[in-house]
Amino acid sequence: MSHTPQARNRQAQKEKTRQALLAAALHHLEDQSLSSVGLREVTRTVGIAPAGFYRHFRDMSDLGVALVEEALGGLHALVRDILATADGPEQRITHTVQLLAEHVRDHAPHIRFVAREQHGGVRAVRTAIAAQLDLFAREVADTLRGDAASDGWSDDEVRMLAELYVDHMLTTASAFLSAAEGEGRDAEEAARTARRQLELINLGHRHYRPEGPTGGAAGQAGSD
Amino acid sequence: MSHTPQARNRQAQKEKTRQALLAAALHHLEDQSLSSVGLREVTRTVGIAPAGFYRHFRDMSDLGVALVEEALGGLHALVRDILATADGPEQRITHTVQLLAEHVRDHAPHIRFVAREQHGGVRAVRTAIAAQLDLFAREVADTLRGDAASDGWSDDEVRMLAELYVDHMLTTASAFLSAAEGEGRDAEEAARTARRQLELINLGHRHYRPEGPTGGAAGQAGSD
DNA sequence: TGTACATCAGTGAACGCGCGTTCACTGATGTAC
DNA sequence: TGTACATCAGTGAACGCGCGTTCACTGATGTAC
Repeated sequence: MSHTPQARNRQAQKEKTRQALLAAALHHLEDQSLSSVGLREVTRTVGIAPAGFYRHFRDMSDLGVALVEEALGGLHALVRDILATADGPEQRITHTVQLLAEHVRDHAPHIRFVAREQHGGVRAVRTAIAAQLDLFAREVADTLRGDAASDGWSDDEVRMLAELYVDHMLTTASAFLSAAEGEGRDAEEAARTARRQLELINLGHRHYRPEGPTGGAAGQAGSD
Repeated sequence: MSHTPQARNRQAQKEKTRQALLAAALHHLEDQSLSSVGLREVTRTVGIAPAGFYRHFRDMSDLGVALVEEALGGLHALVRDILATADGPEQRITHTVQLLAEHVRDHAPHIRFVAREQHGGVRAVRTAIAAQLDLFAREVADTLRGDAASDGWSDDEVRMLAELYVDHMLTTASAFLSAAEGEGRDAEEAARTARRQLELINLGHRHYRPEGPTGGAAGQAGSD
């Protein structure tokens, strides 16, 4: 292992090292939070000198932000998949929970990172996660707006429901993680709980009486 | 400031120092996570020598567990208060969100600590928080079981609804914290969103069709 | 009330250690001619 | 194709620093008689 492992194009080699740094950090993040994972710990795992780190990231917080992109950027596709499912509401819920369980199983370290750092000690990372979750909520809201059950709902109301779904998705992902770690209940129980909660929320969606687009104190009397 | 600040009973003085250590730790936890708050940092704030720490806690993780007790132990009273409210569902929701907002305002550092360490890097603390939240869910479930809308619900179903409420409480508390920090929306918007979500969940509660106490594949056809 | 002894919260010095950051460097890759 | 020069990812040594933990200690508080 001399200066450069193989003769190859510089940009590709640099990218490879960068990916290795991200992977090593993610590995250490499985049982520590970002603010206690050390730069030297990461470079040691990758097998480069500590100073080499600075060719790729300003500091660990910078790396953390990159990791958020990696963890949540690719999840937009999953969310769209879920939303695009047009079977009955029953199948849709089953499908959603199934996809989420698989995603958590296949990307546990990324999801754990997001769950941990969402309220973690590094502001830049918290902000990056909040921005991504806001995007998810927007996408969900855009879909919900087209739903028959949302007729007459104000933007705020659609938005609050979208957030309820996104928050529920996070809580469920977190339950799957605990299950995978042997803490808490097992994955099948977590899935059943999540499905029932989604069913209940869907019923809430169908029966909720919107206050009207002005969001004022007008509505609230109805014809149920 | 010689050996002992004032002549007083030994046990009381020790307890006072212990409280000071907890308070100092909580202070530093406002913008760091537990695993990066140092023992020396805490003793320096209190004004005792680092070695003195060990007269009170085995290590920072031990202190963290004590802090969980402090943060969530006293919240059981609040939860009971909320559940005991017997006005209409409308007032009950308003009251709940109001109490929660006040609690978060008055105990922001404790709540932030719990939100942060719920998925944080210190297992003992995560476990302690999970145990407390489980207790909350039990209490909520016990109350829900007596609710007319829960007739025919299995224990599992009551439990899943209780968890939905507890998780929602945490999410809402977290939104109030963000509001207090100037991140995210302001407290009034957060309260409005939380109220609407609770309203929607209550509607879901009223219209949810239980699968029956066996939790099997039997039920599911109904008389709506 | 007074004396002798036990307890133990807090001291302060010392330890070895790993940290993040800086710096001038090296040598393979890339480019211009 | 060959030569001269530029680029820049990664090196390795050095730095000052604050960390957690240990230890024998001190002296005020508490207790027994």
